[in-house]
Amino acid sequence: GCPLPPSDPGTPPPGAMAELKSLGGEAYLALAPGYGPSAFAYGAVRGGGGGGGGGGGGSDFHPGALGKSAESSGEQSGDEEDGFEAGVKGGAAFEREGKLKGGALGKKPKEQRSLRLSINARERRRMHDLNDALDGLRSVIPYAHSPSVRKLSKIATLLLAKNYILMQAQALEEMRRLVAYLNQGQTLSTPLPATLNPFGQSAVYPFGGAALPGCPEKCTAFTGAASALCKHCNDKP
DNA sequence: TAGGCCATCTGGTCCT
DNA sequence: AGGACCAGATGGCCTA
Repeated sequence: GCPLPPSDPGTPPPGAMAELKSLGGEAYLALAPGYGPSAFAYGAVRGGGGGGGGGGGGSDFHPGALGKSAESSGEQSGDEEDGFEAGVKGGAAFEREGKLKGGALGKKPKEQRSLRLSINARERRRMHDLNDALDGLRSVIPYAHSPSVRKLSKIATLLLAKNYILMQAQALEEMRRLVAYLNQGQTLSTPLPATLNPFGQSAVYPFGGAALPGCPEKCTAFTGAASALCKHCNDKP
Protein backbone atom coordinates (compact mmCIF):
# COMPACT_ATOMS: atom_id res chain seq x y z
CA GLY A 1 0.00 0.00 0.00
CA CYS A 2 0.92 3.63 -0.11
CA PRO A 3 3.11 4.85 2.69
CA LEU A 4 1.75 7.58 4.84
CA PRO A 5 3.36 10.88 4.11
CA PRO A 6 5.77 11.89 6.80
CA SER A 7 4.03 14.05 9.27
CA ASP A 8 4.98 17.66 9.51
CA PRO A 9 4.30 18.91 13.00
CA GLY A 10 4.17 22.44 11.89
CA THR A 11 1.51 22.29 9.30
CA PRO A 12 -1.03 19.50 9.38
CA PRO A 13 -4.54 20.67 9.94
CA PRO A 14 -5.85 19.90 13.40
CA GLY A 15 -6.82 16.31 13.79
CA ALA A 16 -6.39 15.57 10.18
CA MET A 17 -3.59 13.11 10.52
CA ALA A 18 -5.20 11.53 13.52
CA GLU A 19 -8.23 10.92 11.42
CA LEU A 20 -6.09 9.40 8.78
CA LYS A 21 -4.63 7.03 11.29
CA SER A 22 -7.91 6.11 12.83
CA LEU A 23 -9.32 5.24 9.49
CA GLY A 24 -6.31 3.47 8.26
CA GLY A 25 -5.56 6.01 5.63
CA GLU A 26 -5.68 3.50 2.82
CA ALA A 27 -8.73 4.96 1.26
CA TYR A 28 -7.36 8.42 1.61
CA LEU A 29 -4.09 7.58 0.03
CA ALA A 30 -5.37 5.16 -2.50
CA LEU A 31 -4.34 7.20 -5.44
CA ALA A 32 -4.42 5.93 -8.93
CA PRO A 33 -1.36 3.99 -10.00
CA GLY A 34 1.43 6.30 -10.85
CA TYR A 35 0.18 9.12 -8.73
CA GLY A 36 0.54 7.55 -5.34
CA PRO A 37 3.90 7.05 -3.72
CA SER A 38 5.79 8.68 -6.51
CA ALA A 39 3.64 11.71 -6.16
CA PHE A 40 4.70 11.90 -2.55
CA ALA A 41 8.39 12.11 -3.09
CA TYR A 42 8.73 14.29 -0.08
CA GLY A 43 11.95 15.81 0.94
CA ALA A 44 13.07 17.12 -2.37
CA VAL A 45 12.70 20.70 -3.21
CA ARG A 46 11.33 21.24 -6.61
CA GLY A 47 13.14 23.97 -8.31
CA GLY A 48 12.41 26.12 -11.21
CA GLY A 49 9.76 23.86 -12.57
CA GLY A 50 8.21 24.60 -15.80
CA GLY A 51 7.99 28.12 -16.68
CA GLY A 52 9.46 29.34 -19.72
CA GLY A 53 8.68 26.58 -21.98
CA GLY A 54 6.03 26.61 -24.33
CA GLY A 55 5.39 28.09 -27.50
CA GLY A 56 8.51 29.74 -27.29
CA GLY A 57 11.42 31.35 -25.92
CA GLY A 58 10.70 30.59 -22.39
CA SER A 59 13.43 32.83 -21.23
CA ASP A 60 11.10 35.66 -20.61
CA PHE A 61 8.85 33.48 -18.58
CA HIS A 62 11.47 31.98 -16.36
CA PRO A 63 10.31 32.74 -12.91
CA GLY A 64 13.31 30.83 -11.78
CA ALA A 65 12.39 30.38 -8.14
CA LEU A 66 10.37 27.83 -6.30
CA GLY A 67 6.70 27.12 -6.46
CA LYS A 68 6.46 28.41 -9.88
CA SER A 69 2.83 28.03 -10.49
CA ALA A 70 1.93 30.25 -7.62
CA GLU A 71 4.49 32.87 -8.27
CA SER A 72 4.10 33.00 -11.97
CA SER A 73 0.53 33.93 -11.42
CA GLY A 74 0.87 37.54 -10.92
CA GLU A 75 4.25 38.58 -11.90
CA GLN A 76 3.38 37.76 -15.43
CA SER A 77 0.48 40.03 -15.52
CA GLY A 78 2.32 42.34 -17.69
CA ASP A 79 1.89 39.70 -20.19
CA GLU A 80 0.94 41.40 -23.32
CA GLU A 81 4.50 42.28 -24.05
CA ASP A 82 5.86 39.22 -22.35
CA GLY A 83 3.62 37.08 -24.42
CA PHE A 84 4.88 38.71 -27.50
CA GLU A 85 8.49 38.42 -26.55
CA ALA A 86 8.03 34.86 -25.44
CA GLY A 87 6.08 33.95 -28.46
CA VAL A 88 9.00 33.73 -30.80
CA LYS A 89 8.25 30.28 -32.02
CA GLY A 90 4.59 30.44 -31.43
CA GLY A 91 4.43 33.77 -33.06
CA ALA A 92 6.39 32.53 -36.00
CA ALA A 93 4.09 29.60 -36.39
CA PHE A 94 1.21 31.93 -36.07
CA GLU A 95 2.56 34.17 -38.74
CA ARG A 96 3.27 31.22 -40.96
CA GLU A 97 -0.24 30.00 -40.56
CA GLY A 98 -1.32 33.47 -41.39
CA LYS A 99 -4.66 32.75 -39.88
CA LEU A 100 -6.37 33.35 -36.63
CA LYS A 101 -9.73 32.02 -35.70
CA GLY A 102 -12.30 33.18 -38.15
CA GLY A 103 -12.53 36.53 -36.48
CA ALA A 104 -9.07 37.52 -37.55
CA LEU A 105 -9.96 37.29 -41.16
CA GLY A 106 -9.76 40.59 -42.82
CA LYS A 107 -7.68 42.10 -40.05
CA LYS A 108 -4.28 43.57 -40.54
CA PRO A 109 -1.37 41.47 -39.37
CA LYS A 110 -0.66 43.93 -36.62
CA GLU A 111 -4.21 43.71 -35.37
CA GLN A 112 -4.10 39.93 -35.63
CA ARG A 113 -1.00 39.84 -33.54
CA SER A 114 -2.47 42.18 -31.02
CA LEU A 115 -5.56 40.04 -30.76
CA ARG A 116 -3.47 36.90 -30.46
CA LEU A 117 -1.48 38.44 -27.63
CA SER A 118 -4.65 39.46 -25.89
CA ILE A 119 -5.99 35.94 -26.15
CA ASN A 120 -2.72 34.54 -24.88
CA ALA A 121 -2.79 36.86 -21.89
CA ARG A 122 -6.32 35.85 -21.03
CA GLU A 123 -5.46 32.20 -21.25
CA ARG A 124 -2.42 32.76 -19.06
CA ARG A 125 -4.54 34.55 -16.50
CA ARG A 126 -7.09 31.79 -16.59
CA MET A 127 -4.44 29.17 -15.95
CA HIS A 128 -3.00 31.24 -13.13
CA ASP A 129 -6.42 31.40 -11.53
CA LEU A 130 -6.71 27.68 -11.90
CA ASN A 131 -3.32 27.24 -10.24
CA ASP A 132 -4.33 29.57 -7.43
CA ALA A 133 -7.38 27.44 -6.84
CA LEU A 134 -5.22 24.35 -6.77
CA ASP A 135 -2.94 26.00 -4.25
CA GLY A 136 -5.97 26.73 -2.13
CA LEU A 137 -6.95 23.12 -2.36
CA ARG A 138 -3.46 21.99 -1.38
CA SER A 139 -3.57 24.25 1.64
CA VAL A 140 -6.52 22.40 3.11
CA ILE A 141 -5.41 18.89 2.30
CA PRO A 142 -3.57 17.22 5.15
CA TYR A 143 -0.16 16.39 3.87
CA ALA A 144 3.29 17.63 4.66
CA HIS A 145 3.20 21.32 3.85
CA SER A 146 6.65 22.72 4.11
CA PRO A 147 8.98 24.91 2.11
CA SER A 148 11.45 22.07 2.03
CA VAL A 149 8.90 19.67 0.66
CA ARG A 150 7.87 19.44 -2.90
CA LYS A 151 4.28 20.38 -3.32
CA LEU A 152 1.73 17.98 -4.66
CA SER A 153 1.36 17.76 -8.37
CA LYS A 154 -1.91 18.87 -9.87
CA ILE A 155 -3.19 15.39 -10.49
CA ALA A 156 -2.10 14.20 -7.06
CA THR A 157 -3.83 17.17 -5.48
CA LEU A 158 -7.10 16.36 -7.17
CA LEU A 159 -6.94 12.67 -6.39
CA LEU A 160 -5.94 13.32 -2.82
CA ALA A 161 -8.73 15.83 -2.38
CA LYS A 162 -11.26 13.42 -3.75
CA ASN A 163 -10.15 10.64 -1.44
CA TYR A 164 -10.01 13.03 1.49
CA ILE A 165 -13.60 14.05 0.89
CA LEU A 166 -14.67 10.43 0.72
CA MET A 167 -12.78 9.69 3.89
CA GLN A 168 -14.37 12.61 5.73
CA ALA A 169 -17.80 11.51 4.63
CA GLN A 170 -17.10 8.06 5.93
CA ALA A 171 -15.80 9.38 9.23
CA LEU A 172 -18.85 11.57 9.62
CA GLU A 173 -21.15 8.66 9.01
CA GLU A 174 -19.32 6.53 11.55
CA MET A 175 -19.51 9.27 14.14
CA ARG A 176 -23.21 9.64 13.57
CA ARG A 177 -23.73 5.96 14.06
CA LEU A 178 -21.64 6.05 17.19
CA VAL A 179 -23.63 8.93 18.63
CA ALA A 180 -26.85 7.13 17.81
CA TYR A 181 -25.50 4.06 19.50
CA LEU A 182 -24.61 5.98 22.63
CA ASN A 183 -27.95 7.68 22.69
CA GLN A 184 -29.63 4.35 22.93
CA GLY A 185 -28.45 4.24 26.52
CA GLN A 186 -26.92 0.85 26.17
CA THR A 187 -23.75 -0.20 27.88
CA LEU A 188 -21.03 -1.41 25.63
CA SER A 189 -20.60 -4.88 26.96
CA THR A 190 -19.17 -6.00 23.69
CA PRO A 191 -16.62 -4.29 21.53
CA LEU A 192 -17.95 -2.05 18.87
CA PRO A 193 -17.73 -3.42 15.39
CA ALA A 194 -14.77 -2.03 13.54
CA THR A 195 -17.08 -0.04 11.36
CA LEU A 196 -18.48 1.64 14.44
CA ASN A 197 -15.19 2.27 16.09
CA PRO A 198 -13.30 5.14 14.57
CA PHE A 199 -10.88 5.21 17.47
CA GLY A 200 -9.00 2.12 16.50
CA GLN A 201 -9.20 -1.56 17.18
CA SER A 202 -7.53 -1.35 20.55
CA ALA A 203 -9.99 1.15 21.88
CA VAL A 204 -12.89 -1.08 22.68
CA TYR A 205 -14.28 1.72 24.76
CA PRO A 206 -13.08 5.04 23.54
CA PHE A 207 -13.70 6.86 26.78
CA GLY A 208 -11.14 5.07 28.87
CA GLY A 209 -11.55 2.35 31.44
CA ALA A 210 -12.17 4.30 34.59
CA ALA A 211 -15.73 5.13 35.42
CA LEU A 212 -16.37 8.83 35.56
CA PRO A 213 -18.46 10.32 38.30
CA GLY A 214 -20.81 11.92 35.84
CA CYS A 215 -22.81 10.35 33.11
CA PRO A 216 -22.99 6.57 33.04
CA GLU A 217 -22.44 6.77 29.37
CA LYS A 218 -19.16 8.50 30.14
CA CYS A 219 -19.87 10.99 27.45
CA THR A 220 -18.27 13.66 29.58
CA ALA A 221 -14.96 12.12 28.80
CA PHE A 222 -15.32 13.59 25.37
CA THR A 223 -15.66 17.20 26.27
CA GLY A 224 -15.53 17.33 30.02
CA ALA A 225 -19.06 18.61 30.05
CA ALA A 226 -22.46 17.11 29.83
CA SER A 227 -23.49 16.27 26.33
CA ALA A 228 -26.63 17.68 24.91
CA LEU A 229 -26.92 14.54 22.85
CA CYS A 230 -26.87 12.22 25.84
CA LYS A 231 -30.20 11.43 27.41
CA HIS A 232 -28.53 10.65 30.71
CA CYS A 233 -27.01 14.08 30.82
CA ASN A 234 -30.26 15.65 29.80
CA ASP A 235 -32.13 13.76 32.49
CA LYS A 236 -29.92 15.23 35.17
CA PRO A 237 -31.23 18.35 36.81
C1' DT B 1 19.06 10.00 -20.17
C1' DA B 2 14.13 9.00 -19.75
C1' DG B 3 10.09 10.23 -17.64
C1' DG B 4 7.22 13.38 -14.94
C1' DC B 5 5.49 17.82 -14.32
C1' DC B 6 4.75 22.27 -15.69
C1' DA B 7 3.84 26.91 -18.29
C1' DT B 8 2.75 28.76 -22.40
C1' DC B 9 0.99 29.18 -27.07
C1' DT B 10 -2.45 27.96 -30.22
C1' DG B 11 -6.72 26.90 -32.68
C1' DG B 12 -11.28 25.01 -32.15
C1' DT B 13 -15.77 25.09 -29.98
C1' DC B 14 -19.42 26.87 -27.28
C1' DC B 15 -21.79 30.52 -24.89
C1' DT B 16 -23.36 35.30 -24.00
C1' DA C 1 -17.76 39.73 -31.68
C1' DG C 2 -15.58 38.62 -27.66
C1' DG C 3 -14.68 35.69 -23.81
C1' DA C 4 -14.33 31.13 -21.53
C1' DC C 5 -13.04 26.57 -21.86
C1' DC C 6 -10.55 22.85 -23.77
C1' DA C 7 -6.99 19.85 -25.71
C1' DG C 8 -2.77 19.34 -28.44
C1' DA C 9 1.92 20.79 -29.13
C1' DT C 10 6.23 22.42 -27.52
C1' DG C 11 10.09 23.04 -24.71
C1' DG C 12 12.29 23.74 -20.01
C1' DC C 13 13.42 21.99 -15.38
C1' DC C 14 13.97 18.32 -12.11
C1' DT C 15 14.49 13.64 -10.30
C1' DA C 16 15.49 8.75 -10.45
